[in-house]
Amino acid sequence: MNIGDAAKASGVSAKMIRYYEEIGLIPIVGRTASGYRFYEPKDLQMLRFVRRARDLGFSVGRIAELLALWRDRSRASGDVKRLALAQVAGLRQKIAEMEDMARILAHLAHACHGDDRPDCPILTDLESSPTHGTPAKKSALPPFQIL
Amino acid sequence: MNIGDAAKASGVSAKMIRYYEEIGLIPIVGRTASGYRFYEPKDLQMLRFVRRARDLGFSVGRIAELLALWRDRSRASGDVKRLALAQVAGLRQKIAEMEDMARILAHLAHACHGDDRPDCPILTDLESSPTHGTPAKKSALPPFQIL
DNA sequence: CTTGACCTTCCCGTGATGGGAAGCCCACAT
DNA sequence: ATGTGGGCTTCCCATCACGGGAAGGTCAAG
Repeated sequence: MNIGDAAKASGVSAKMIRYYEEIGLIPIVGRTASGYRFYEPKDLQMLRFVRRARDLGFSVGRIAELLALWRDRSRASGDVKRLALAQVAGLRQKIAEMEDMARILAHLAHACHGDDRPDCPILTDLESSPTHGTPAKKSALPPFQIL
Repeated sequence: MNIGDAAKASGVSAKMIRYYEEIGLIPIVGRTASGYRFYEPKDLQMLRFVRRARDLGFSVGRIAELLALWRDRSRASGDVKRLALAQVAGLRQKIAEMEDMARILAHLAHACHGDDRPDCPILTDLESSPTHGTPAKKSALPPFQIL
């Protein structure tokens, strides 16, 4: 199976598969005589694992940890659970920050008549408000995957 | 007022102020004889505007639009409101995606006993699930500011 | 044998910063 | 006057997870 087919079958683009191989997230696969990468069914399963983990918002670094646990048949499920819960916590933190933004903005927009007149509480807020409640500082947690 | 003081007073780092000037988000300020940037109170107000807009998650491009409206005394408040509501919609979309991720992960983690045994439904899911419901594709909306 | 679809590597760009180096400049203390 | 320590300047590099595209080799079908 060539990289294109592996990409289609796994949902990971060929570009990404090469990138993951380059950064060491996935092992180096075999090559044909002409230099084409060749994928086995087990490689496909791993690619799907990676794809799925990315869909759940894990960073590449975290996926590396997950893959290590996956391969380790003597892993402790507690380690996996810890990673998952940390990811949930990170997601919830980002969600909370964005909800704050959305709430404030929706409130301001609600107060704006939104017609041809120039008066606008949104601009007034941006202009004067030094910072509403929280300084919207970069979240304490390390930056992690968004999409 | 030098750039360092402007940074402290506005909450925008000196690095960022230079960057914003370079990309044209903010106008080029005056310089002293020795080449130091010099900030007036009105520049400070604009920097605070930018800072506040970023705190609400607006991308630099959107902030440029907001600034243009801010400076235009004959603006229509409807234009401002549209930008704000679009931002709210973008935020809510991202929030929904992340809530999906968090929900799925929390569910999987809940089903994992999290002890020293290797069995783990989280890994089982990542391994087998081709893609739960939505393919978690990159959101239709253009990528925009997260933090 | 040609054509078109694949594959390869390599380099550049994204967005919004932070880090750091090399080199001026300024104010204040000695 | 001279040092010293901080602040300013520009410039380049790194981040993170990719996508685009160029230049060139390969493969399979017609």
